[in-house]
Amino acid sequence: MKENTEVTIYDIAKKLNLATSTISRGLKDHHSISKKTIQKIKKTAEEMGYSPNNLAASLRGNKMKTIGVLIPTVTQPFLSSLISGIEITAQKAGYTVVIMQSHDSYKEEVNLTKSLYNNRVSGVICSLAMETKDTAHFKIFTDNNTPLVFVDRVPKHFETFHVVIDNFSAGYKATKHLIDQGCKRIAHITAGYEYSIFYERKNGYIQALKDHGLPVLEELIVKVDEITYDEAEKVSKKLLNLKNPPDGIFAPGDILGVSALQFAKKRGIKVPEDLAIIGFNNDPISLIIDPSLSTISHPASKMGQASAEIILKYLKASKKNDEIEKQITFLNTEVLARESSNKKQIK
Amino acid sequence: MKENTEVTIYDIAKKLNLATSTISRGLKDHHSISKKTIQKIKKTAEEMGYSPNNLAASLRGNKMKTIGVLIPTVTQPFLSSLISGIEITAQKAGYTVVIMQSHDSYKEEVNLTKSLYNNRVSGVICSLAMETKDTAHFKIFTDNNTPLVFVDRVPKHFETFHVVIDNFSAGYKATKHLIDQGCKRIAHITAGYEYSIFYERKNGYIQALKDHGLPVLEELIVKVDEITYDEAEKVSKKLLNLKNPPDGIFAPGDILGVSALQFAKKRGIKVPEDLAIIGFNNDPISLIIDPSLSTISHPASKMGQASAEIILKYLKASKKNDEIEKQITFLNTEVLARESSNKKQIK
DNA sequence: AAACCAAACGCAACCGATTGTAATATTTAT
DNA sequence: ATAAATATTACAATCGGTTGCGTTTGGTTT
Repeated sequence: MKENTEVTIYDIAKKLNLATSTISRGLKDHHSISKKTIQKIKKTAEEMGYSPNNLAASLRGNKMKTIGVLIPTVTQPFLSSLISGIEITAQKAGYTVVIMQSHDSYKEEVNLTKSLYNNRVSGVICSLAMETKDTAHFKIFTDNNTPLVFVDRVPKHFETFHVVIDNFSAGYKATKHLIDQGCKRIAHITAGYEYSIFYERKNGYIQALKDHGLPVLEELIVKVDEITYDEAEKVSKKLLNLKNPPDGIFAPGDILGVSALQFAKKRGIKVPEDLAIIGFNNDPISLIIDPSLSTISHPASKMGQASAEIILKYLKASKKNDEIEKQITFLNTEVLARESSNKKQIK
Repeated sequence: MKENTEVTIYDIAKKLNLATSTISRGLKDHHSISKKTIQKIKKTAEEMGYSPNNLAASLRGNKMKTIGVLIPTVTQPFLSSLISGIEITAQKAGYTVVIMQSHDSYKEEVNLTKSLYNNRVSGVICSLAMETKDTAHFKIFTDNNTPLVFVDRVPKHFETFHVVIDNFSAGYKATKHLIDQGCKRIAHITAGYEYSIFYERKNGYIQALKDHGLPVLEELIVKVDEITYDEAEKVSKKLLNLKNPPDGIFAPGDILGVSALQFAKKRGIKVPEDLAIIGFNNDPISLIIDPSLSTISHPASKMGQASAEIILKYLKASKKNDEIEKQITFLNTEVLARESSNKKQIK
């Protein structure tokens, strides 16, 4: 089709008999260019159909105005909300967001960190893949002064920024909520490996039981290999087939909670009368299911915004050679009490 | 922290006493470099901790290996699945995906097209904002030989690639399904403006009624301003308050369908016995709600993959100066009959 | 009117890799 | 052994802006 249609600052410079440096500065209101000249430059730029080439501009600073986001998948409600929050914040600051999905694979994650680095993104926001235990592949960012924020699924030992909720206390709150409703035998579904967010939620659950004089029973703690409806149904069956079945379930994810709830309904077990259930995340499905699923709020969009803001702040400070201390940002969660755990009122 | 840690091909060249051009070619197995040299180059590159700078590499071709995705929001299940499909396909081909959200605003969409262009993305995939009627802002891509794919929400008149479902026939199928179940007074919820996907679905609905000897009644066609539960509840109320209420509803989106279903339940109207409902999209909520919502499948991930493949194919052909004809790709939909419309079996 | 100063603009190196073409080295053919 | 052919590698321009520093211009001060 058309060739060489591209208008560059050289073209503008030629037309106005000015140096390219003047054009470049004029275009961005540099103080050393007179207002008259600036106006003239902008006008002709407009007329000639000039559009800036971010690629070329970034080459000098060796960084694109881009934030890389590396997450397991975009299709989970929590993660798509996270992205949304990141994107909104980034967009306001003139940054672009690139998305990469690890599909919970360690190997893919390793490759994608390389891609992100090769693309010279300005900063990286990551929620770890399920499989990931070793996080050495992220050193490339911290070694090169690229701000790195871990969000939600964070590594245990990595000196960088973290944006999280307090999973221990959230697990504690969820469990306590069930206890408050009168549950005595509260089961828990867990997932992942040691030090994961699920691990902490489980610890919160255990602590809550202990604090309220309830025994911690191995048979009431079951583990899923994947967060899927099928897996959750399997373990729900296991739990409800117990000769002494639980009267409450704390599921650390709404998919797990919904699945348990559906299975209980199928079995004719009354929720919440015979079995109270609380999930986690406040996914859309938690409000759709009948009875509605009590859950723990998980401020996805806010976490995304907070993460992006940290990146932006870091980059700003970095320009002035300021240092910003690596820190953990905690966001709040709360119990969203709904029908699936509402024992008292019904009595 | 560390400064100038960056290893470039210059550093490798110096170390090996070779020219940068040799390094550049060696790194990508160019045939004119001997195997020995290639090995040597790769080895030292590895040792020196070299990592390619895509930014610099892209400057010459004036294009990043990046696909821009411009959509209303990432949080709708359909759209996050779309992204997922795009990302998977892009990743395999070594392309990166940048996401931008228009939030259904025409103005934002216009700005974001500029951003995408300024970033010199290789191709663009877009699902239009609700507000968008004029699509002149996309000409910048076609004018500059950047492949542009419109997906799902596409403009009526724009010579480029389209990836869609046949909304007319999907609307027809949905309506016919309700007719087949014995519905005589089928209502329809519509949205958006003329020529939108909703417009076509409505036309399919109308045609189905006509073909089966049913009257098209104005009072049974209601319109929402936004696709939200609240809006949908309002119009559902309107419909069910009719002195002669409908016995079926075709909602062109699962949020609308679920909302109608919930409202009917609240009113004590039996679904599907007294009111059959079918939605659209096959969102996760359609399976969670009780009774489960019949719906129309909408192959989001496949549409994403198809869109990305078109971009990749175009770019490949473009290198060889081949032309690819602009075309519309239709993907299939089908009726997913579930409980909310299962009148016959229950009788 | 000489000296001085700030404002406005130009020069040219630079960012890191790519690539057409020229130059040199190595093999093969005669 | 010498010319011809082929395999390797080097040179240098290029992509489009950015930026430190030097130069020019015009006005002020004494």
